[in-house]
Amino acid sequence: MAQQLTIRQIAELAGVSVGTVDRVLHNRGRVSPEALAAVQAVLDKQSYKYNLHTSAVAFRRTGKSFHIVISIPSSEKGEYWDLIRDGFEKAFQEYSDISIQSQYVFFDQYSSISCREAFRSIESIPCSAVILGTNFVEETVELCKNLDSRRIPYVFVDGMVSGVNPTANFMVDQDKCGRLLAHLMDGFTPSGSEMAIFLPRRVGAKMSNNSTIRLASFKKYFEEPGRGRLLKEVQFSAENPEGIRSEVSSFLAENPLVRGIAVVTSVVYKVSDALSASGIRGICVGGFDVTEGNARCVREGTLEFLIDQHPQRQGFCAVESLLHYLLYGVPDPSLPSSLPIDIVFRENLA
Amino acid sequence: MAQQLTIRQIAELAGVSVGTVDRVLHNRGRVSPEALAAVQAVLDKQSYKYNLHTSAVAFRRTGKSFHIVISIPSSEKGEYWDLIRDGFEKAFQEYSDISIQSQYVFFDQYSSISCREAFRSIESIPCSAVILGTNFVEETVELCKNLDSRRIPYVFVDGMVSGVNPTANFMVDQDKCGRLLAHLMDGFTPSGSEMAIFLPRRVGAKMSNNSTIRLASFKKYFEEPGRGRLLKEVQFSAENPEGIRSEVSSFLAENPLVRGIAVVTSVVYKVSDALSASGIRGICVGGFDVTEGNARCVREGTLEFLIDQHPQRQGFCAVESLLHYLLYGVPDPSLPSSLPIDIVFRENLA
DNA sequence: CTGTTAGCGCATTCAC
DNA sequence: GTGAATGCGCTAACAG
Repeated sequence: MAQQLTIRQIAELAGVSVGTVDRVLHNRGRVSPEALAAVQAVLDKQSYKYNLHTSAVAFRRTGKSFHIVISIPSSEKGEYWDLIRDGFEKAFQEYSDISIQSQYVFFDQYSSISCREAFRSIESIPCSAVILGTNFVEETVELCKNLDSRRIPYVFVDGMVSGVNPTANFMVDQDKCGRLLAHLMDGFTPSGSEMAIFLPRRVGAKMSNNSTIRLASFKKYFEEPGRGRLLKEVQFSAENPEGIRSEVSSFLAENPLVRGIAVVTSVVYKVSDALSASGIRGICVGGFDVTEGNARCVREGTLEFLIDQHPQRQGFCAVESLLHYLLYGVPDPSLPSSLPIDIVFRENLA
Repeated sequence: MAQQLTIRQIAELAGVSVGTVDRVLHNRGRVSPEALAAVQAVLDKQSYKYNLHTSAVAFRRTGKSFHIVISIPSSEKGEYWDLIRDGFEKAFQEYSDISIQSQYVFFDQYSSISCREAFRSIESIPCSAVILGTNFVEETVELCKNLDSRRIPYVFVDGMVSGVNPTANFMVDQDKCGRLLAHLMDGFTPSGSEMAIFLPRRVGAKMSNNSTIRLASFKKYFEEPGRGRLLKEVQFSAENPEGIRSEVSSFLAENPLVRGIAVVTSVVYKVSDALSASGIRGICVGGFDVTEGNARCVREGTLEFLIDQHPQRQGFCAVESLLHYLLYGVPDPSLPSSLPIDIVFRENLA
């Protein structure tokens, strides 16, 4: 294992001072072509890895501080977006040597109007960087254009939006998520039975970006030759428990061959609760995200499995990547943008 | 979020110097009762968290270096123990400010004699700390007694052995692993069918500690009321492919109702390969660890799923915990000894 | 342009 | 027993 290069070692090898190396590494300019070539020659031989921890220590004395604006959906404690928030805070803790002022601008994840309002307000906030939840595509594009013009870097969590240039984005592959849901549901339900996919009905808003992708790849799985499984798409109102209960039980009464219900969002526990409240058993339910409600249902055995998207890690990596960018001008190449997908059953619930 | 306390801040709050705070934090003694009380009072109000990264930087100038002896089974590239090794090396890289000399002493994971030999040789190696793979209980106990008498700290990876006192151990819950295997196999095979559990036959050696636990909890799952599934336990010789092939195909010919084969070890790909070589389809195979061979079978679709034990993370945490102990005298309390269990299907294979 | 230097959190040494 | 001083990788200001 090659020992890590230090900035002083580079300086000695290149025959220059640490100050010069620092200027080269940070592209601060004011370096002669010869010095630059000498340093580059050393860096070509052995790559230098930035050390965010020691940089942070040194950075403290400058007194400079970063203002990071974070705009994500508001959510209850223990829910998906709150877990992403946990990740942010954990990173702020770990890099507390860097003075960071964080400002949250929440919006309603079911209302594009609320998101637009939030994003609009960000356009007039002077800040060092922005972290965005990519729930609404058009609104995100609009804000990013503004940020680009102000030369403010931004990273995405939970998704990606094309046509804009975040310095990084952290998410799980939604296509694979949908397919995995299908695979697991397919395995856990009897081969002759029918399958239902439940979609939360939204008033005056289209489905979220991620849900759309998941739904599409879920359906695609069952359209493949040899699957031979009847799929029923059902809308349900996620608002009040009684509404769900009657919708679920009447659906199952009308479709007695259905043995599995897949939900492409994290409100899946509401379906599980509706089933157990109605005394219905033997239906395999699967969905997304280890939220408090979902975890409870898995523990109770009314929810078979969850697909998890590492929300804390998404949040942590977003901050880490942003700090790397703010300090060095490039996002950390060693951070993976596509995070692994977790599967959670009763036995491996944390 | 409370800002991290620095050692200087503690000193100011307690009205002493940083040197005194350092002596208190590290239990180096030579501190007056009054000074100790003052520092303790500050620490009671707000807890101090050691910063391994900055400590490492400061530590570099002392010139001191640690000698860590690592004794684990030898393994091919990409196999389970090699992935644990990856974790070690990644940690050495991350904490490369600390001068560490690592020395590997490999043994054959199927031979207690080889393990005994390796562990015996460690008894005469002067070193700062030891990391052990706990494949063989008695041999581990014997070595640990020697290390205790020499006051050399040690941590375990992949398991725990009772009766000795490692400063830390990193593993996944084997009981839950076995149960999870049962749960997944149960779900993925038709309800009327029979289930087989395949055990690698070992000449002159009993099953490994972990396999024994997994097997027991696997069987326990199916003994629970209401399962109603016939379980067949089969020994197979993991040595040569042809042997397995004939064993597998003759077993399935004799037991046509079997639709699932569970393997409690990472040699599961050999069973998958035997099945596909024999042209047998429609049997659900599940097993352990994302090794190269296993990953290939999952990709090919001949192996349904794998249960993963985060080998890299086990290795990384082991080193991190050990360094924390060597520097501060206590293992890092924030490191989890029981790691989460991962489930890997085709769709979420890295 | 460049080298020098101060200082960040931290560990350690060494006069007092 | 204690605090001041030194130096680790690193940043940034500053003097030449």
